[in-house]
Amino acid sequence: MYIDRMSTSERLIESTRELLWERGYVGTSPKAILERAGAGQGSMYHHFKGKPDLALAAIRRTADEMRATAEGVLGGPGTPYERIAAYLRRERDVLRGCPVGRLTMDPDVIASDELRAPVDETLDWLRERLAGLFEEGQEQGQFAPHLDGEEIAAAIVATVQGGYVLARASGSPAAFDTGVRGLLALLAPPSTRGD
Amino acid sequence: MYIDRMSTSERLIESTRELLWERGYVGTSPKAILERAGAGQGSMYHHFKGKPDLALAAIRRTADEMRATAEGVLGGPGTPYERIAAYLRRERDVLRGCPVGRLTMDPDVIASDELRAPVDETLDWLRERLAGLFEEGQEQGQFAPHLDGEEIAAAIVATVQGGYVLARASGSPAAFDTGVRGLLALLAPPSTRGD
DNA sequence: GTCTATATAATGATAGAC
DNA sequence: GTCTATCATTATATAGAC
Repeated sequence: MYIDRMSTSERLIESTRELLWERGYVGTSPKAILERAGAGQGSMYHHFKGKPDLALAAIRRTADEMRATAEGVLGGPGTPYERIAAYLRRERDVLRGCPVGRLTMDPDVIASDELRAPVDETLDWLRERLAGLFEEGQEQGQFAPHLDGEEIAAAIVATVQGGYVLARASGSPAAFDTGVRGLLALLAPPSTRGD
Repeated sequence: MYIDRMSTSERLIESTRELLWERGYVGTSPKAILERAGAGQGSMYHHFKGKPDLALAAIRRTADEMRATAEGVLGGPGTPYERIAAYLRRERDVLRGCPVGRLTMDPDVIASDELRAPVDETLDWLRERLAGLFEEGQEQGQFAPHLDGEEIAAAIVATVQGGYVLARASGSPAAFDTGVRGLLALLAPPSTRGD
């Protein structure tokens, strides 16, 4: 939004964010970034040391945004189950994939500890946040006490990340929703049946 | 194995399979394929129309192999729950990711119906296979009757695919296993507790 | 069937003018 | 700060000798 009113440096970061989401790190060239940002070579190498440096700024911002979005739902109103369900059902651009998770399939991102760090930290934060919320629900008797919060949290995040894979493979968001419904059915307290 | 004893065409396909797994389609250049296969430009363009044609042969073979591996476990001995658990727990090169699923994050693969087809068909087959197996377990009273086989199957496949994402983000296979344990705990018939 | 040349465009970066 | 050269390398493919 209003990308034309941003500073050159901002336009470079925003253009990089879009391209990383669409094409990943390996598939994104400086040239494509510059074209989208409406900037020349000089600007990019003035503000950033190179492609990895610019990508790091873009990834950090995307990761921060994803965390804020998740917290918006997970920290919202409702019981723990309701908030987990709201997180799983929240509207997503499913066919575009997860702008953070998709980076884990990028060989150059995984090869760089610096580029991987924000991805790791974000998914790790998400798992811990969900684990805490699940344990809260357990204390309230909403979930079976024999379940492990960290395990359930990992299963939840994995279902979301894998849901993107299924959706993109089939070319339709349906598979994502189907998997989410399956997980929610397994998680649902008996009292919420037919929810 | 014995890649040096294969025909040139075979070596090209096998080298492409390895590189697609390691670096994806966008990150794999004909040059890298040729170097790994020990072949010249001419050989590749003699046997294949170009990069997409060679990649299609490689993807098809990888997809077939993955299906055979999955069927080996899902069609094996044991109750439906045991076979699903065996599938989820089977040994994997977790940090390398899924050679089929990772292709869904490749923009050029998703943009091509031809390249996407084997990926889609394989994951679709897997979901149907798991759904049938789950329903078999339901008939035997192993799983709750209110659960939907297709939904559970999608959640299972998504957990595996997303498990790779978590593992690669953290640089350790642990997160994959944690998610799988979480899902199995949710699926487990009461009689298998402590399994 | 395989090889080496050759071709055109893109990649990722640097130099230096303005 | 931004721009336009310029550069060495790689990507993807064709041509044609052997």
